[in-house]
Amino acid sequence: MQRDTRQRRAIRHVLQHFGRPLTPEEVLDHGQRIVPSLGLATVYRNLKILAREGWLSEVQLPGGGLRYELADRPHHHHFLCRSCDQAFDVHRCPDEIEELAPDGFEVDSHELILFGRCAACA
Amino acid sequence: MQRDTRQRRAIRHVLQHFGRPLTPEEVLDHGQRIVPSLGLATVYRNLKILAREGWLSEVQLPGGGLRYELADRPHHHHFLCRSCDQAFDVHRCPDEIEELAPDGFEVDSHELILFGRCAACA
DNA sequence: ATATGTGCAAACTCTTTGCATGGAG
DNA sequence: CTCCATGCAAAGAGTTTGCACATAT
Repeated sequence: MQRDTRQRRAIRHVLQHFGRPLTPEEVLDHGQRIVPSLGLATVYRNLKILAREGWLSEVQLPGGGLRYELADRPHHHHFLCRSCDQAFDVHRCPDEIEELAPDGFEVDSHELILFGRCAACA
Repeated sequence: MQRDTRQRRAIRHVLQHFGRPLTPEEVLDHGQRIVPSLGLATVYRNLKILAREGWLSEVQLPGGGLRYELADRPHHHHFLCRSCDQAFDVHRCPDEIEELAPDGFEVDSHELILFGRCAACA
């Protein structure tokens, strides 16, 4: 059974507050403003738990580890800023995308990532 | 100045032989069939050098480190098999893709990844 | 002969795990 | 009062670097 701790509340709050995929490091930084003693291992454990429960989804963008975002969002893709390394949502998607695979390949999902400079860095 | 060593020749051979993005580990495994003493650090160093020279390009697929493929290929994307973790080329690309970013975002490139089971694993 | 390349091992970074303590129920 | 959760520190995985020796030119 899931307990409602200050740490877990802070982690959930951070992910709800930012509407974009966050790295564990980002969650830690912002979570520590709410619960200063928050530890990195706790962040990793809770992100995994919340993802397993279906409350978060794992986003695998290039260049390292997983990022996490709220799972209740409609289908979308991501923009990754080369300057600040923040990820943003892109809410449009070309629909014929999964038809592109070679014959004999079964596609079950897809990811589309745009690279460049975000509005703040441009 | 670049020297032509057995190790570097083996690494180049492996990348030319397989027509798909390879992980350093894959390059090591196949390279050791040519030069058994080949070490992992040498593979990493040479992949970086060959990429810096423009002979290879770095492919950042989800789920860990960089993969490498020959740089002289035309624009394409990738299929990542969930079963064997091998990456394959997808030679078609929806063209309006970079128009999808929100206003104020400058897109300089994009990556499109299809996930599923490859022809051999399906 | 000279300087780049190699192989090993140690260092680093990111993530996970073990264990004693803390706190929700 | 019980157990799950936390924080720390140690352990793992993947990648990079320092150094002495090997080797291409």
